[in-house]
Formats: sequence, structure tokens, C-alpha cells
Amino acid sequence: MELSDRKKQILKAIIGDYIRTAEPIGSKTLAARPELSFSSATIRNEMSELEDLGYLEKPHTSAGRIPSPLGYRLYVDELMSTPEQLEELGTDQLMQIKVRELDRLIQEVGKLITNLTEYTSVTSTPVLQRTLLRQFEIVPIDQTSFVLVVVPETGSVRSKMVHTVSGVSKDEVELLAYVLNQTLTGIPLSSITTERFDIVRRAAGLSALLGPIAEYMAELIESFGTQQVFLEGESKLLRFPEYRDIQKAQELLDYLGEDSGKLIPIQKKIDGVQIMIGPENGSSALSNASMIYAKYDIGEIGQGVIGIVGPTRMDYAKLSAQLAGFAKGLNRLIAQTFLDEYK
Amino acid sequence: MELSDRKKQILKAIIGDYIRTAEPIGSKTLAARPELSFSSATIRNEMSELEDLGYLEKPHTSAGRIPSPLGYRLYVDELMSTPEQLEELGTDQLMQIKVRELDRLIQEVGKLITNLTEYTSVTSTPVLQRTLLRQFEIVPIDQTSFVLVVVPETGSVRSKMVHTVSGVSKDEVELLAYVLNQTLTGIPLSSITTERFDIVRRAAGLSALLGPIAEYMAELIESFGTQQVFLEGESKLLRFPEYRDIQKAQELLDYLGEDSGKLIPIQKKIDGVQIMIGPENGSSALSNASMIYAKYDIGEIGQGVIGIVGPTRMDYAKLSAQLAGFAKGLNRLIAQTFLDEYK
DNA sequence: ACTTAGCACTCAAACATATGGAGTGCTAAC
DNA sequence: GTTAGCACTCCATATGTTTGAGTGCTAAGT
Repeated sequence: MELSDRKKQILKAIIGDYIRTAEPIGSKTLAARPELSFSSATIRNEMSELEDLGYLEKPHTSAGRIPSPLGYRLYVDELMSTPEQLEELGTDQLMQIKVRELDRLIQEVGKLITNLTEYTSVTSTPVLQRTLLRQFEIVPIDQTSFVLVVVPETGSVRSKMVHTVSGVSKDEVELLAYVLNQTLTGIPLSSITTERFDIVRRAAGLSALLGPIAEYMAELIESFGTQQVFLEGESKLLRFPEYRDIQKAQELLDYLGEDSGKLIPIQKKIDGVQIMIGPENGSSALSNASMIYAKYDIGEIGQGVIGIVGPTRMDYAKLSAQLAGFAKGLNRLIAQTFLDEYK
Repeated sequence: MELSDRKKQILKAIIGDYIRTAEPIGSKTLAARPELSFSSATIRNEMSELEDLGYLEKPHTSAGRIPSPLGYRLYVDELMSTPEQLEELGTDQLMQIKVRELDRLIQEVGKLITNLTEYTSVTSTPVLQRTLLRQFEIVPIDQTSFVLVVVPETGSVRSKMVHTVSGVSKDEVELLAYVLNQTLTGIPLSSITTERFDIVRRAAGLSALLGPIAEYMAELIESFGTQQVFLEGESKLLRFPEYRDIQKAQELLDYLGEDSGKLIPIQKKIDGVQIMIGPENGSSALSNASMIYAKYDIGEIGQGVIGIVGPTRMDYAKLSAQLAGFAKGLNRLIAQTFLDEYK
């Protein structure tokens, strides 16, 4: 059922006011607004119906109304006026970030988001599973030590030292590297496993003593698929009146700190900005909190997420515009920092 | 001036009780203790003197006494009874940690400390500046791309991809690697700079087009000298009555989150366990908080720090024993995980 | 059939005031 | 030097009381 225009107008006014003041909004306050030229009694009737429909809530009988999660949902989907020009806040500061490691760069971005928005931020490094293996190198160091180097088609090189048992000849290792490069390059990193490695090894008639190399390589390749999540500015939550009650604050902070991984939404289509309101987040610890996410791209090959967490009462319009702005800036920053690596 | 035994006994009793209850301790409560067989009046007199000497404080006139930072200091230095057997809490869980990257391992240890002690933890990766360069490799990938690999004498290999301008020949790069290995191996990583690199290059009569390689190498080597600090379990602070006041909690959490680096004490001799009480921490944000640190060793070549943060009222005896236990366990864990790398 | 003025009613928040009790400091006796 | 006794302080808690914003409902107006 579609709401009447007047109901929408009232709901929008309530949410707008409540976002600013954090106080329940009464009919008289609303009636004083120039654009709502009805009497407070009329508005009261409308509010009562909006409550029946589930868009508003009453903290107690003789208080004004506050928006319910459903109310916020309607607000973000239909009612709120998205700022025309993308928030350019902080783009210059963003472009100042000079860090060359992707993970630390994302962490810095998280700090910047926290500082500029005054909200707790959640950021994730991208998952790069889809990347193809470009080259694989085994660099001999001494009799039993080798450095494995994995060069992906796009993204950063990673390396690891491995120690074999003595009895593995340098030649054999070199041959292994050659065979691997012949057979395994050009395939997705995610499809390279210890087993596959061993098949190749056996096919080439090479010693089983090369086992440790397989194990370490698997570990190294796995690390391309792992995603890091950074949480910054937890303390920003405490400035909100909704967390005046230490219990609530602690519950939320506990949840956030415990395993940040679960905060990142399943990588379904987040296009532009995604808003999760209260219970939509799933976890009961988040039932009074909202999150706003934007995705950023790392070249063609992966995407990560930046976001903020706060009470359900937040300025969704402004914050999602800001976050979209950050994401856009971050795309540029990544392109420029890793110009050569992620084409 | 040395305190009388009776004063020490009373001070110890007050601190012991206060650590448990967080309530100011009165003379009557103390007089009820079997080991203090004096009347409450006598104890009152003693308490009054202890206050004059700066070991106790009064929240207000008609309340009991609480320990001052100076009181705690005396307590940890002389009064408290250190548990005989080192706390073995969590050693098995510690040894379960299977992470092979040092930084992530330390982070996991931080989480474990938080979970077992219920205090916020601060952990740092060790600084490895003193390590010597063992080998330096440049692996060609294509015409203009190379992977730099730095192998230190002890610790993990690191690598980075570098793109040169076209016009740099593969032979030249190989020659450069050879010259570098001839001249720079065996010296401390910290003494390798872009300048030094360039001197070597020029001496060998090699092209200035190799500049980017110098730049990236410097960056790579710098990363050995950087220290990461992890803060875990911030929310644990909120369970203490001293942070019932959101203002205080926020101030402290703000400070902790802002730049964790400053939490790590200057690497002076922390032998065993170091306790910093309230104002001793320097920063005003920490004037109501205490920290306990223990150092751990990474082979012979470096040391890092694990610690906890909490209100000045904490069980110094128990917690420092626990922390010492963790440090000991961590030493073992590192030795076993990186057996080959850090001899 | 919608809108609105009016009014009784509700309830939290703010303020005022009393009460209890834990604790101190001081004095005087032991 | 120690201790019993006592007046005094001050917080914490409980108990009204008041205030005012806000609601729901009814009845009259358009």
C-alpha cells in the first residue's frame, strides 16, 4: 500500500528532525513547520496511523514519535533528498596518502573516514582470488633455503622463504620451477592447490622431498584470497546519546571488536552505496545500529568495501554521499598508486 | 623516609581491598581484619598520616580512603606478594596459534591476552633494524618489470615489484644485482639507503635509469624497520566502574585509538615486566590508567612488547605474573614457529 | 468526510526534601 | 601510644511534588 503524500511529508519531517535532535518529535513541533500547514490534531491523526503501519514508534505514551527501522528504510529508499553534488570532503587529504602497501593504505583510508565523518569506520582489503598466476619463481639462497616468489597477473608480488631437507638438489628445484611455469601460469590463483602442485611434480618425475615447497606455496597463494578488515574510531560511538547507556555501548563494541570479518557484507552486488538499517544487519548486537557501505574497485580484478557504523539515527543522505565520494577518491588513489600493478 | 611496618600493612590491606571492590575503604572494615588487631581509631590515625604522606586519597570528607598513584607504586615495588609459580594460564591456547606471518601472529596473541585477562591489550611487532642483509635478488618478469627480493640474515623475506622505464637491459639489471650482492651483503639493513645504492651503481658504471629500483628497494628495506602496534579489546575498558562516566571512557579510548605507536614504551630495558601507573604514563589521557608490559624476544635479534591497559586499580600482582607467563610462552611459540628463520 | 479546537489524561524528567549510614576527626580517658 | 565515644560531614537513596510536552478522544466546524 502506498502512503499518501501527506503521510510521506510528515514522516520525512519527523525523520529529518529526529536525525538532528535525537529527541522524540511531537505533533506541535511539526505543525509549526511552514510546509505542514495542518493543525497539530490532524498531524496527530496521521502520526497515529503511521505508527499503526509500522513506520513510527513511541518511546512511551506521552512522548513524541521516533522513526522505526521500517521508517528509516522508507526514508532512504524514497524520501530523502540525495545531495546533488557528490561530497568532495577530504579528497585532497585522501590523495595525500602515500602508502604503497595495499593493506596499510586501506587502513589509512579507514582512519581518514573516521576523522572526517566522526563515525566508526570499517574497511576491507579486496579479495583477489580471481587473479591469474603470471609467474612463479624459486630463488636459491643456500643449500636448503629457497625463496618462493608468486607474481600474479595483477596486484602485488608475495614471497616466502622455505627450507627443504638436504638432499634436494638445486637443479631439481630449478627444474620444478620451470615445469610449474610451463603448466600452471595463466590459471586462477584460487585453483592452485597442494594436490595440483604434486600432480605436476610427479608428472615431471621429481623427488617427493620437494613437498615442503608445495606446502609453503599453498600457504602463500592462500594469502591472496584472505581479506583484512580494519575497524577504526571505535570511540566515536560513545559520543552518541543512544550509547549513553554503557551496557549498550559495550555490547556493540564487543561485537565489533570480536571478529571484524563478519561486518563485511557478502560480496553481492553492492553498487554505489548500500545501507543496512538496524535489524537488517542480522546480528542482534547490531539491531540498534546502522551501517553504510560503498565499494571501491581495484582495477578490474577485485573490489573492497569501505563503510561506517553508527546508531540507526544517522544522516543517511549526507553520509552515503560522503562515502560514495570517498570510494570515488579511493578508486583514483589506487589507480595512481598502483598504476603499473593494477592496470 | 621509611614507613613503619604497621603503616605498610595497612596500606597493603587497603590496596588489596580496593582492587577487589572499587569502593573506598574505611577504618572499620580494616579493623575487622584478623591481621590488623588495632582499633579503628588507631587505624584512622595511621590512615590520616598515610594521606599526608601522599599514599592515600579521599574522594570526599566522609568517605573511606583510596590509594593514590604513589600508593600503588609503593605497593608494586615493595608490598605486593608476587605469585610463586608463573601463571600458566592459556599457554596451551597460545601454542595453538598456527599463524606463520609474524605480524598476524602477534595480533592473535593480543586477542588471546584480551580474552584471557579481560583487559585491553597492546602488542607490538619487534623492530628488526639490526638485522643484516643476506642476499638481494632481482627477478626479471618481463621487459620492464622486475621483482626485488630482500633476504635478511634472520626473519622473513620481503619482495616488491618494480617497473623500470624501457631502455634498461636485463643484463644490466643482473649485473646490478651481482654488484649489490658483492658490496652490500653482510651489512645492517638500516644502513642501506638510496644514496648508498646509487654510489654502488655509479661505481659499477651502470645506467641512471635504474633509479626506480633504488627507490623501491629503499622502501622495501624501510619496511623492516617499521613496527606495528595492535590494540585489542577496547570494549573491555567499559566494564570497569571507573569508566562508568562515558566522558572518561571516551577520552581514554580516543587516545588509545588515535596512534597506537605512542603506547609502546621507549625500548629501554624492560626486563621482565614493567608497570606504569597513572601519571607515570606521561599523557594526561592516561593519568587514570595503568599499563603493564612484558617483553618477548625474537631470537637474538630483536624484541617486542605485549601489554595491557586498564584503570589504575588493577590486580598488578596477578596480571603481571600472567603477562610474564604469556611472554615466556610467546618466546617458545616464536622459536617453534620460525625455528629455521630466527635461529 | 475530513479538519480542527478543546480538554482530560499520562508519564518522564526535574526539582526539592528527608532519611540513613558509613566514615572521619577530635577529645578525653585508659 | 591506644582506644572508646561522639559530633559532624557528606553521599546515596528514597519519596514526594511539580512541570510540561505530548497524546487520544470528542464534538463542533467546513
